[in-house]
Amino acid sequence: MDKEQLKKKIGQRIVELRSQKGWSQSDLARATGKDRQAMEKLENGKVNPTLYTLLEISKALEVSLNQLVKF
Amino acid sequence: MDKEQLKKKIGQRIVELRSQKGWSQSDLARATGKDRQAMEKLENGKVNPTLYTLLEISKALEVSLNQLVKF
DNA sequence: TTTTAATATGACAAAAATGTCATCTAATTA
DNA sequence: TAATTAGATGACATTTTTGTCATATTAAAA
Repeated sequence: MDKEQLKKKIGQRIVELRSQKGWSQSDLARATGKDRQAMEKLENGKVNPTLYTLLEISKALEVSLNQLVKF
Repeated sequence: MDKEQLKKKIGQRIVELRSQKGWSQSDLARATGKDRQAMEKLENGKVNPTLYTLLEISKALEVSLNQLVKF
């Protein structure tokens, strides 16, 4: 798996978990203390997130870190 | 868990998995195509690695990504 | 003791993430 | 229709990671 594929994968996973909660990008942004655009970049595979960003997202989505990267 | 704690945790986890294989930092560096100093920074919690860096490390250590962040 | 291997540290440039702007489209709702 | 909500995009400054130097410390081996 190359970097671009990985970025897409984690983005899709975040969309999947957010959608399961019935949340909008704004809802997730609020829950993480970040802004909508930051969420959009993550979800659309525009960035290669750091571990800490992933931890923050996992907390907001109420899943464990290793569940978030389970793909 | 704050960012500093997380950096320490992932570093300890990498040391743990590398040690289980009986590898030196140089061995891991070679397996990842990076250099010794980069491994040292990771292991000693000096950096907040990106997801792609974690994937490369997990490959070198022959564990899955979600096993690497299982802590 | 001397040499070598392993680990650690500080400095640096280049690349990339983060966070925040404005703005745009599309879909939904009043 | 008009207003609102959701999502997407490009630009930008700031911060940080990444990758690579040189070098220092410690431990092990010859």
